Amino acid sequence: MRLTRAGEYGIRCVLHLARHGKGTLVSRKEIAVRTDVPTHFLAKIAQQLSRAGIIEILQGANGGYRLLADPSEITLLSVIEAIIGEISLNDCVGRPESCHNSTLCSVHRIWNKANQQLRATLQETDFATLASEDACCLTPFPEADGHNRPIEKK
Amino acid sequence: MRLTRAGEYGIRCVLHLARHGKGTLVSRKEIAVRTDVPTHFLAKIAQQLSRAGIIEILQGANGGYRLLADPSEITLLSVIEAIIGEISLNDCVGRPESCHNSTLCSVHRIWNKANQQLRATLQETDFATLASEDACCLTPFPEADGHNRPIEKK
DNA sequence: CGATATAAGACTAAATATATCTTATATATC
DNA sequence: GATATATAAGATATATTTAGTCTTATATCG
Repeated sequence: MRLTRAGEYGIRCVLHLARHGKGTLVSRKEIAVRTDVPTHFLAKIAQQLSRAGIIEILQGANGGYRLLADPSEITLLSVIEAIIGEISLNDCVGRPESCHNSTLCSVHRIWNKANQQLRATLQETDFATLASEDACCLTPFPEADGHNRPIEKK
Repeated sequence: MRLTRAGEYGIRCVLHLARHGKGTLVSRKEIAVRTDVPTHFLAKIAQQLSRAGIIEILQGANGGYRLLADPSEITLLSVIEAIIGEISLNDCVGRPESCHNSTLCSVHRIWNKANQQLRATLQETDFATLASEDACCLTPFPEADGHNRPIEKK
């Protein structure tokens, strides 16, 4: 009952892009290094984010990824569900046909409620807010030591 | 990000016991058949429920399981966490040391909030309430066909 | 004591998650 | 157009977790 690593990595990726803002191209390699995600794994995750319309992928020399929307428009929920599919805390939430009678089921109702709450909380959160604060899963904001500084926008 | 089968089975087990009320002894076999849980798997789950103080296990001939508390005192959260451990929706929630600085992390804060909400919702729900209504994961309440009837209290 | 029922843990199988590797394709630059 | 660089896409491999089964031991009733 825990977010997968792929989901976690997806958040980190978008968070890093969000710091650069909408439209700024960042290479896969830079993102991978900064967010501590294996390069090839990041590629797969990026493909999912791309299919979901969250980022755009540019191939070729000087290629990379960039956000298609303003960070304030991108919710935590959309990023997570782009990676792991729609959240369902219990099997019967996602596949009501797995029960004989889920509409009447007292347990099912609780799971539905909890699921809705969770999705609502994740939807309330946007990446502009997240990016404006520090995050433990990324290298810190630009600072004294220099080589930790994000690449400048062009 | 989904409840495991063991967790689901634990709920079914307690739900079935709750229908019989606190203290009523029900054989493992009956529970297994009624809740559609493999007998030996149920045994393992019962041990966890027992360690958590939710049920009592009686060995020997005419053995079985019984609730130690009134169903109204047993929450959905306690049963689930007896089986799968404390819920943590993201790794950093359960193991803050997995991040360099989780107290300052914006993402971490959201997961904490979501986690608390989820646990609160599950804690609000007790098994008296759940048992008073139909549940899709169990054979129905006693009814016309006869052989689906719960065993009488002794 | 014998029959019955669960305990406890070893063991197996299946599913899922995680990571990597390889070949193909796209783009910038010369 | 040729070359270098970067990502795409999917196959493959590994590890972890989940799910289920089996065996031997133990407890209780009658």
